[in-house]
Amino acid sequence: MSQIHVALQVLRSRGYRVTEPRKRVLKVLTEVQRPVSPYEIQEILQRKGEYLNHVTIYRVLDLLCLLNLAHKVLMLGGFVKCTLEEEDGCHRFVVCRECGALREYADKELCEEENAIAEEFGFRTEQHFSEFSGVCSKCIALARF
Amino acid sequence: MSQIHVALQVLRSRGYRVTEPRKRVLKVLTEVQRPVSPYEIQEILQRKGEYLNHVTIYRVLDLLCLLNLAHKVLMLGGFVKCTLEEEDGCHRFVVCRECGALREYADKELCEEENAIAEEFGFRTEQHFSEFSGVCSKCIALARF
DNA sequence: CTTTCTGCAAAAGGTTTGCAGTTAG
DNA sequence: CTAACTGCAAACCTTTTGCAGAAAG
Repeated sequence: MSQIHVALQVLRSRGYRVTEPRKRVLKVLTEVQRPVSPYEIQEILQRKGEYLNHVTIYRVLDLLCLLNLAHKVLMLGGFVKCTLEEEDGCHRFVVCRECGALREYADKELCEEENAIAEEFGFRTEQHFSEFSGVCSKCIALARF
Repeated sequence: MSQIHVALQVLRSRGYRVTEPRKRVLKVLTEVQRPVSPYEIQEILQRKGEYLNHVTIYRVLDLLCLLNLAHKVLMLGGFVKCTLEEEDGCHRFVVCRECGALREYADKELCEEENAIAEEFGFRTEQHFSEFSGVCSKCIALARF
C-alpha cells in the first residue's frame, strides 16, 4: 500500500474525512521529501493548476501533525511527511544546514539516555522530538560552505 | 562575576559594543529564566519604565544567538539565556509541555551516538541542538493535565 | 441529510528593511 | 570623531478567526 493510502487510512480510522485538499497536501509532502511551508505548498499546487486556499492548508497541516502523519521541522520552519511507521513517541531528525535535506529516525538508546537525564531534572518524559544540524554528503562533496 | 558581566565581556571581546538595550535584554533573560518572545521582553521592560523598540529587541536577540549567549527555543518560540559555560557545539533542552519550564544541558555520550547515526546517513554533524518534551516535577505534583 | 470541511474576507501577529539621528569607544 | 547602534515608519509575511456554502459518508 502506498505511503498516502496508509495516511488516508489513519484519517478514516480516526473519524476524519478523506477530502480532496487533504489528499493534495499529503501528495505534495510525499513528493517533495523536504520541509515545505504552507505557502510553498500552495505554490507547488498552483503550478499543477490545483488551487487550495492557504487557510485550508494550515488546517490540513494541523490535523496531519496531530495524527503524527507529518511534523513541523522547527529548525527550518517547514513541514515534512512523517516517514516512520511506528515508534510513536520518538521522532528525530538530522538536518543539513546547507540544503535542508533531512533524515528522520527513531532510537531507543537515545530515548533511554534522555529519560535518565530528564529524571535527574525532575522531568517525566513523554515525546522525544529532536533535531540536530550537520552537513549532508551531497553538500560536503560540493563543498558549498 | 555575574552572568550578565560574562556575556558583556563576550560582546566586547568580539568587537561589539556594550549598549543600554543589550544590557537590558540580557537582564530580562537572566531574570525570567524561561523562554520569552521579543514582544514579551518589551512588555517586561515597559513595566519597569524602560522602553525599547521591538526592532531593537529583535536585533539584540539575533546578536545574542549568533554569539551563543542566548537560544531560540523552537518548541515554544521564545528566547532563553544560554546557561552553559562551555560545550560549544552541544545545547540540549528538556521542556515542560505544561508550563514551559526548561533545563539546558550538554552530554558528550548523546553527541557521540548521534554522530554515529548521522554518519550512517552520510551526514557530518556540527552543532547538536536538541529539544524534547516532558512534564516537570511541579506540574506532575499539580496534576495539571 | 447532517456533520464535517473548505473558501473567503478580514484581522491580528510576528518579523524585516531603509533611513535618519544617536551613542559607544 | 567615526563606526556601530537604535528608533521610527512602513512594508511584508505568517497565522488565526468567523461565517456562509460545499461535500463526505
